[in-house]
Amino acid sequence: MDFDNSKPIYLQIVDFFYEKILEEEWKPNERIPSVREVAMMVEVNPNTAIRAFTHLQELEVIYNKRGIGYFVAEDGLEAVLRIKRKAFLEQTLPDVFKQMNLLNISLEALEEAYKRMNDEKK
Amino acid sequence: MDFDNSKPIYLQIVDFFYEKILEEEWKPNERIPSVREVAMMVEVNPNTAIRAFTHLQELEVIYNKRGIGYFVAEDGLEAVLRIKRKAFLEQTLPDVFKQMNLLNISLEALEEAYKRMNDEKK
Amino acid sequence: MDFDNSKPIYLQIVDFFYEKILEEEWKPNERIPSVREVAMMVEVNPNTAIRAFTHLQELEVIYNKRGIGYFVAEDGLEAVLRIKRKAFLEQTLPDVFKQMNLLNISLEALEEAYKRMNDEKK
Amino acid sequence: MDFDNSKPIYLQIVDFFYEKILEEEWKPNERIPSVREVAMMVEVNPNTAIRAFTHLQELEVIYNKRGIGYFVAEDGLEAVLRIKRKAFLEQTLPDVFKQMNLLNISLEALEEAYKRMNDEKK
DNA sequence: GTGGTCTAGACCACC
DNA sequence: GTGGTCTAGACCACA
Repeated sequence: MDFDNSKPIYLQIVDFFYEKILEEEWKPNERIPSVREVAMMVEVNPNTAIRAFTHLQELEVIYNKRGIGYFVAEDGLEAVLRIKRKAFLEQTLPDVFKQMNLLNISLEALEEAYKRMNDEKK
Repeated sequence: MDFDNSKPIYLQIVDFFYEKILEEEWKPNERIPSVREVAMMVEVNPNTAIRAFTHLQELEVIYNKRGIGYFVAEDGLEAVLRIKRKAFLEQTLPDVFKQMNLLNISLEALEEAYKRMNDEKK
Repeated sequence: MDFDNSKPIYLQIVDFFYEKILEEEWKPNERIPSVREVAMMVEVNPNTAIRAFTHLQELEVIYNKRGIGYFVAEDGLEAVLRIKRKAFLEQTLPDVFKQMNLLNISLEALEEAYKRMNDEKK
Repeated sequence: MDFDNSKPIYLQIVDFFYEKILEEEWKPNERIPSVREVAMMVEVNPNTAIRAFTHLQELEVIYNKRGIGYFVAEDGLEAVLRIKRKAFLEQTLPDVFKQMNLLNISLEALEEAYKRMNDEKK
């Protein structure tokens, strides 16, 4: 995993977890890799990995069974959707629109970019 | 001015400058407020204001006349447009589109939000 | 049995045993359920159940007959009363009183809560 | 400061902060000692102190001004009262009452202990 | 000066 | 085996 300098590593691990859950690769009540496994997987110190786990536990996205490991919460998928949607609608979008106005970028140009990106993916 | 905890204050001041220039409130070769004035205006430590000025000078958006003050660069408006457009197209947009896919938000929903926001503004 | 995350599971099993003995459901010199039975009953790893048994044996609340099982000690009820009373008077109560002072909760409020709880039970 | 082995040190620091706020030694919007000062004061590693600060910030009891320090939240006192009262009423009290019933300790005995403690204090 | 992040490594409780 | 806590020390961004 390659990290971006713009954000703490532990938050990038959190994002990585979010993706796994949103893509339903990790399902509710399923055990997720252990702290040590994640630390090795993404090549960071276990302490850094723990921060990501703890953070997600506070947000009730995952929970812990003592001595066994971490699990996706029963309503973990919903929790993630709620958190990300909120952030997207209240922070990302207003900022994007504000910039579009300032930079004189039209809605049409944006649509075009969207379609082009989707085409490239194929 | 109220600051957002997610971003360094000096960068938020930089954004404030960008807006002034993009809205052509501050025109090329015009003098802009002094470091002290800005510091008082937005209620920050002068050191923090200086960082914003220095940052913009490095990007050649503003320049300095010793003993007189800071001025918007001859091609300051173009510089800002270039910088912001690049950031928007290469970083903001791809991220937005990725999130739309993950969160199952359609292009139509986005257009709607855009129009709603523009209506509210009026 | 549902466990509280704030306390080790084996100690919660110990508390469960204390209740059985205090309520005289398990009487002195009577055989108590086996490690395996307890483990199944409360759905934990047998190792965890063993810890509870060992802990109680060290406190001389229960004793073991090899090949037969565990039994409540002759003076098991007294032992439990002694242990719990001591803990209650020396640790629980002082802490409760300290909190009452800090939180401005009067003795009367506490009495009321006590009576309300007893009423609810009926 | 002397720590108790029954609880993580960082949570004992949290409790220490709670007391300061409840006793109104630290008032809303007032700056509290820096991470390093606290670390020295209670003789722990700064990292351990940071945990306490971070924990309290998540609970919105304190907030942070970048580069300046931590401050008691505007409604920090209320937040603490809410948190502690809730814990006391929902966890401590039921447990205390349950033990009183099991140990055959009467309400009168408790009142007596309360008065005795208050007398000793004088 | 402030706090924030990260690493390395140790020790422990628990399952 | 699991996670949780703590220390020591480094480096960095920010005000």
